[in-house]
Amino acid sequence: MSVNIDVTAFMLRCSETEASQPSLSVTRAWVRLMRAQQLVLGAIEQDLKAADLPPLGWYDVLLELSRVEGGRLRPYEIEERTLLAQHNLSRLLDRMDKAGLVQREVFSEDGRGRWVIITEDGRAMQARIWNVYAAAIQRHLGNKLNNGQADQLADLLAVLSQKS
Amino acid sequence: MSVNIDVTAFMLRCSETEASQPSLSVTRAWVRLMRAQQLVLGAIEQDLKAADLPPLGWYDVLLELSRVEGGRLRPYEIEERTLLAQHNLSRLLDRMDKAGLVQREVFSEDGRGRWVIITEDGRAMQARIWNVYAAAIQRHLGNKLNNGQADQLADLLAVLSQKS
DNA sequence: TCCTTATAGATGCAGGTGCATCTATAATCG
DNA sequence: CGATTATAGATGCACCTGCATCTATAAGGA
Repeated sequence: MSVNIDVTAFMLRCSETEASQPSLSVTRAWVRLMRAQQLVLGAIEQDLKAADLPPLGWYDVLLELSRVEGGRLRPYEIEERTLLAQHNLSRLLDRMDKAGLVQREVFSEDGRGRWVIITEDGRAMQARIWNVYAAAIQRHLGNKLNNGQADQLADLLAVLSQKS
Repeated sequence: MSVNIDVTAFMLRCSETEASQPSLSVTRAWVRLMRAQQLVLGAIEQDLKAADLPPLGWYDVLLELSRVEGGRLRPYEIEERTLLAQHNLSRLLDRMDKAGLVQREVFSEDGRGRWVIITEDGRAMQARIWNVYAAAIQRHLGNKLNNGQADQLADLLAVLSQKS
């Protein structure tokens, strides 16, 4: 998944057909997006692991649950908010349930549905993770970008995330 | 791994301690980095899969091998160039070997070492993948960013990849 | 030389992920 | 109402990844 940085010019020379060629600038942006995300995510996950905390996916779920009224959501609602795949979330919830961070309850208005409810332990874990996570974000991004650069980066990335 | 976009302000209110807090701008940049990378990578991998091509990790290895003199590298050289983990690369090479895209040979100058050599099939595959990959990069990034924006984005991401 | 330490690469195991499919319930439409 | 279709969520399987460890070879130091 990594992709080398100085590789883009070479990549562009490889193609047989000339159709749909991305520019050198675009290709370089793509390669660097992959590389930066991999490096920063890896560094942040290392910080979490060093503090004996679960991986980031757990945090996403805990955060979504902790910020809604009642601390409960349907699985498909978590899915929409986090972009986790359905089957994937289902098993993540198994693990979080087993760890005592959430519990599942039947959803009486629709026999197919479930509630996922954050526990007190889950709320405590969300806070513990955030303390480490926040410091990691500051270390691996905040120390390298000023606020103006961060805003600029966020704006450019937002363009990429738009449906086309 | 996803992380919600509109979540950053809430995240910032969660912390108990005030130490090492990232700014809202930095936190938002981080969340959008994760989201954009996930969406674009997912879209590109879908395009490859739709064309019955192997995942991007294979391409990285084929590209590194195809661009060096003699089409051969030591595993640890591929490792450095691609950021693939050692154990991970070892098994990726198993699969690529089995698929006939590379072959391994003993490295006579150091009994511990191996050569990894790209085959003709491997070179052909590299070219086939690039045709699809290039079109996917153009579709998912090039159609959304002009060259100036792409350069700006690449520069900001390069800052993040620097060792601190 | 022998002993210790470092390096290249492979592998067993546990856990994570995608894909397809399954079950159960609900909604729709004749 | 009954038959079809859609939706919520779970699960079996294959593959992939991280981690620790293992083997083999090389290098360095007493």
